[in-house]
Amino acid sequence: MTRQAFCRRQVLQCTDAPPKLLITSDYFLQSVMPGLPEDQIVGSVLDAIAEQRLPAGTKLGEQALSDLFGCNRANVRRALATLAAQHVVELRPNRGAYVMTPSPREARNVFQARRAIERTIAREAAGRSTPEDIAFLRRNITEEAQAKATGDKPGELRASRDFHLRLARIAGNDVLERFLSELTMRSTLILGLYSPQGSSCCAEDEHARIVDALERADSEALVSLTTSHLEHLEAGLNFDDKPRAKLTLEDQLAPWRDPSQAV
Amino acid sequence: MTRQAFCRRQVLQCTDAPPKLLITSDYFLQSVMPGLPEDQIVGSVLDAIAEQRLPAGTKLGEQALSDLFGCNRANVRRALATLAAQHVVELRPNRGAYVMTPSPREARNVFQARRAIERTIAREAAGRSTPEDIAFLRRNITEEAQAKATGDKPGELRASRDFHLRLARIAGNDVLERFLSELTMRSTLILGLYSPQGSSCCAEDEHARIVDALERADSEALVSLTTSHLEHLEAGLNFDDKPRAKLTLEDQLAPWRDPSQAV
DNA sequence: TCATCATAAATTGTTAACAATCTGTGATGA
DNA sequence: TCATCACAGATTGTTAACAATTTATGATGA
Repeated sequence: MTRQAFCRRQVLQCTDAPPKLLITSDYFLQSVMPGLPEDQIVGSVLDAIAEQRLPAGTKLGEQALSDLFGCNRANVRRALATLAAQHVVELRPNRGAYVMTPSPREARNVFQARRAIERTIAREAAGRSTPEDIAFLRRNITEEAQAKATGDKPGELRASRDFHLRLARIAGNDVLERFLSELTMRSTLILGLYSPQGSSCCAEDEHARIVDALERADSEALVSLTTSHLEHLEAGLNFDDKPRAKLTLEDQLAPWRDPSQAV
Repeated sequence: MTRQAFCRRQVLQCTDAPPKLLITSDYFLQSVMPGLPEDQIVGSVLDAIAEQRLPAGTKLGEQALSDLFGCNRANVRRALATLAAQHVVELRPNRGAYVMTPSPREARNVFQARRAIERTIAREAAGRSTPEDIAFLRRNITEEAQAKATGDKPGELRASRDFHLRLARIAGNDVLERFLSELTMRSTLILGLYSPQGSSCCAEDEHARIVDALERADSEALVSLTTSHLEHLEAGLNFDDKPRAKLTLEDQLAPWRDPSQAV
């Protein structure tokens, strides 16, 4: 079978699956909550990426999104512009929007930025945590462990992300919190591309020790634990193999993953 | 004529013209360069903010922008969404887009984030600078001094911003560079609101000493000089008086600066 | 079989008209 | 004088149709 014909078959397989995009448009929230439609789209896409339901390279068609969320294309376009500004989505003129595919270099930069930001967050968070914060974080750790035990990868990723973002919240700096939010999103894409198949995203005992240090308000320990935690995360990446997507197949064959895109 | 010089000339030509918004729509670049219209808008607005031609609170009307740049409102809306994603513009539903007015709390967070990021940039930049980089930075310092001497505030701000962004470029991390780009923009808004009238944005000898340390590849000195430089900058802010705009008048009277907006 | 090319379908980009909302102005009445 | 209200103008939000471009498909010929 020719490569061309093979691609066609794959396209058919992909398109005939009822939910083309693994994004949940929650009609309950949509009708009840006051949020603007474009915020709904942005939030849903970010959630989907954060839980690796949307792998890198996925096309985000305007029609598909406007159908999913029951709004017009103008809103979709604004949402995509917002996502592109966060470097989570790539806008190719006349071709559409695609979930960003981070290069190895970009991956290193993202993790370096995370170290810079989370170090400061750790220093600031020490001594500012309330008992509620500690309780939240400990509960989060058990949640992550449970998700990992049951093979619930999205749940595991969500828990891990929530852990880091909660620390940012404790530190009390909106700016750093937003930067970290973007970086964790991009980290998820990176992990999806470059981390060995079954590897978990965070070693749980590291999170536990971070909470211990936080509870003791041990600023120095908190900083060094956070730093090494991120270094371990980055060390687990493997850039030698070609970037792959979740299921090892469907990606190599996808028509949009052309070589010219490589950065 | 260099592209930069051309842009500057355009600025002068445009500012004495009727257009209410001090944004230059460079028709030369617009017609020749391949950039999308929305990128033109985003770039021009960012430039205008970076040089304090657009003070905090200025309304960015859709009609005005689409007239200025000769494009349709759809492009303007996308551009505004991009600017809003960078927290440089505030989108108020049904009311329009306004240049962000940072609160004192936001100001502190921005500078804390800058310290976190620029420290890492300093550490990475040490030992990576080329002779061209050093030459650029020394030239930049004299440019800034000259702008300060001639009372060219926009030129001074641009030079100072270019200095910090060049360091980020030297450090070689796109992610940190983009974050810093956003933060310097917001810093300019903050300085416009909270810094005493005549104060200059950066002490020039501090920049000079930073370049010296960079040339010596003295990582430790570079980090500490950068940190203290930012601390001096932040220490020069005055949050006691009410936030004011550049010309002390035109702002107090402006209809859009209502008290309910204060955060 | 393979590459090239033309054509049809699908997708993105643009435009203009219309609806909804906000803002400013002036009249009214206490 | 002051507050309230209605109305006209201006601005933002939405929609649908159309144009431009890309992508998929099939035919043609070496």
